Amino acid sequence: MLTLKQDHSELVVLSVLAIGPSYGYAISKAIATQSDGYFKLLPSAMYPLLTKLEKNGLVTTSWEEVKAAGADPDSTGRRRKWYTLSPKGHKQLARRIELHRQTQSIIDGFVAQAPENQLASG
Amino acid sequence: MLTLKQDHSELVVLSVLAIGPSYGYAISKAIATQSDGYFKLLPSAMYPLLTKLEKNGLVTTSWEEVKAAGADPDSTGRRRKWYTLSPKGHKQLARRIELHRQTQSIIDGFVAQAPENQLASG
DNA sequence: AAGAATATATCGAGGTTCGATATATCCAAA
DNA sequence: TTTGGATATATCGAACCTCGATATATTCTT
Repeated sequence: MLTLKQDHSELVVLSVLAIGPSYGYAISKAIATQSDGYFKLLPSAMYPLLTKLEKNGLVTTSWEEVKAAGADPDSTGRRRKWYTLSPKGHKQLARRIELHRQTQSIIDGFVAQAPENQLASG
Repeated sequence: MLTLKQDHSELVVLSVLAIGPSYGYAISKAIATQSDGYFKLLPSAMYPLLTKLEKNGLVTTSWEEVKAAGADPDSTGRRRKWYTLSPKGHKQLARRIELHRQTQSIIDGFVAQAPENQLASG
């Protein structure tokens, strides 16, 4: 179970939101599920990140009151904060994907020359 | 000019040291040169990192006194701290390369499904 | 003689992540 | 019906990381 660091967190969260709007808990579950439990994004890292995305205008948010079928009509119900990728967010994601590719390619160059690299010829 | 974050810094520095012993300034130059100026590892990030590698037993160190040809025989000369990858460091590098590959593969999975992904079919 | 390059290192400020904790609702099983 | 697990958002202090600036000193080039 690997913890995602900021750069990767942002890339992955933006990628998840690119499919469609979602909310914190669902994003966190999506990351755990789609990575077969390999990645986790803890609430203590996720919420500050989502807040930052909102502050930077990469996502817009709205609250949903999820009331159960037989719930007390006066109860507040469960609150869900939806995050929607903004046009700025879409552009940012495209930029980050490109950056990610370049970064990968160069890091792979360093790794490739290491004798520890199982895929290296020497 | 991208700044390397801790995980990547460690992977890249270990990869550089896997070729052979080196010292701080040379490592920093190697990273800048081999990445065509794309990556930088600032002294303020590099020296704490190298110290940590030493503390964790991944590298061993030794000082070299580099005296110039016509230098004052009593001068201390320029000091160079050499870093050599230890057996533990070699194992750690192999583990990190494997981890890096897995991480890449999963992140690519998330990125691949984003409509922003230029390489995606949709 | 001046300045660029070589070389190592620390400092405080600011940012990030962790584990723990807090709060509250909903659902399923005993 | 009550207990517990899952759903759901959020903050706190401690620990850690990185930045830009700064410090110090040597060596090479012009």
